[in-house]
Amino acid sequence: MGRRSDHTRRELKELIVTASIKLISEIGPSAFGTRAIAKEIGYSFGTIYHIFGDLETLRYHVKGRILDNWYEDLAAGMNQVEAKTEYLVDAYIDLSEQQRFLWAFVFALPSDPKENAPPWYIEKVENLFSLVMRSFSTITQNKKETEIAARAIWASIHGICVLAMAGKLDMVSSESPKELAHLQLGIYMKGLSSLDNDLYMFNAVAAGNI
Amino acid sequence: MGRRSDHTRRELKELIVTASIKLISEIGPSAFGTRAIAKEIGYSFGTIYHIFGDLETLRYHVKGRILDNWYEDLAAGMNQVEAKTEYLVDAYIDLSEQQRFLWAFVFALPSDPKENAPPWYIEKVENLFSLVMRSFSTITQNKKETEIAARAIWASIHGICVLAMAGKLDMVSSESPKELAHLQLGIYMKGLSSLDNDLYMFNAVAAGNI
DNA sequence: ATCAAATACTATACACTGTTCAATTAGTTT
DNA sequence: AAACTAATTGAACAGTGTATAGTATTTGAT
Repeated sequence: MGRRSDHTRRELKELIVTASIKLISEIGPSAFGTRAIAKEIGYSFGTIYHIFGDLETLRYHVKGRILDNWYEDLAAGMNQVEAKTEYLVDAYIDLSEQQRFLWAFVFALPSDPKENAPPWYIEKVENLFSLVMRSFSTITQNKKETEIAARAIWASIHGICVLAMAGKLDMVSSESPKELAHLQLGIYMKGLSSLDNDLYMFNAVAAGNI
Repeated sequence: MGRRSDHTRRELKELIVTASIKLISEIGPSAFGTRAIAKEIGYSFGTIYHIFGDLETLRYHVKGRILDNWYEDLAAGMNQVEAKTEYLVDAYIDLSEQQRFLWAFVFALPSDPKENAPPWYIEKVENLFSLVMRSFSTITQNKKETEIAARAIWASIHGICVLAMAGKLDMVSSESPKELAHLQLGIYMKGLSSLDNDLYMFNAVAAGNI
């Protein structure tokens, strides 16, 4: 079959990304493959290569779209609430549980840890991360402190999600990931507020003299 | 060729696991495949199936062996030092950097997040985790507190490693993963020590009333 | 010692994957 | 209308994990 032109390039891009997300969220990350996606949109797999070049490129576009969706949801929800950091922590953990497959897809370590993500994708990650920073800006004093605190707390929440997903966080009693995250956040906040506000103390801690 | 019997079953198991670790650490997680391993040990890939059944089973055995090695190293190093928690944090991050490929292999999310690990493997993870708990037992007061604090701090350090490996933790300035982890630990400790030692406060925090 | 049975090991084959590319066909331009 | 450009396909290829039939060797029983 030759050119069909029932879809523009842009529409086709959209079709492919949307179909990918559908397949992943319904079946799992393993459903992300050229044949399956092509079948879903009614084209041959050759079309995917014509538009995205290879599967790895498409993978980043799909991950980028998922991050965009999350950003919108989180940003919108954050504005309707007082305790922003607590909301973000809750919402992030909810994402990892309710959109289990998509979450696993986005945060799967690359099979070859050498390769690095394209800049425009890293930017999307930073955007999502900036939400955490914004929620912190009311708490901590200077910008550097905010930045570091936000990264630290994000890493710790993310770590809870990763371990929970890998089934390596089974609590002895009733502690769910969310409870653990709240506890973590609480302790961290307490520690943060008891720190002096100047950088002197901060640098001392960062240097390992704790 | 029929039976060779130049190796016992046990020796063959050892050969296969050792060869797998060698391939992964030298080439990368993607080198973990039936053909490559078989070639490395001078047998056909059928032999791997004869002994381990399928690749997924072998994968868990390899991951288990890696965890065993780490446990030995960390446990030995921990006994020769005063600040045990700080040592563990440092050593854990060192592992994720110096044994990059093995670390990525062990903590790669399963492509199908439904499947769960065999009990004997989960036990090995718990063993490693128990080191963190032991290092905490001198700091916190009661057992429940120790358990929860240990899981929280482990998750946060693990999160830093994951994000660092995925290249999603690029600091603005000079903060390396290790510096960030130290900072995180310091703040957390401060928060922990300023908490009352009874469970009342703890439960209040865990319930979200922070 | 001989034959039978059980085991170890290999090799072929199959279904699947991502990728390449020549061929075909439809739309666009001249 | 003819020439050209671009989109779409699907056969072909190299790779994967896995099943299994077949062969060679050791083991066990008589």
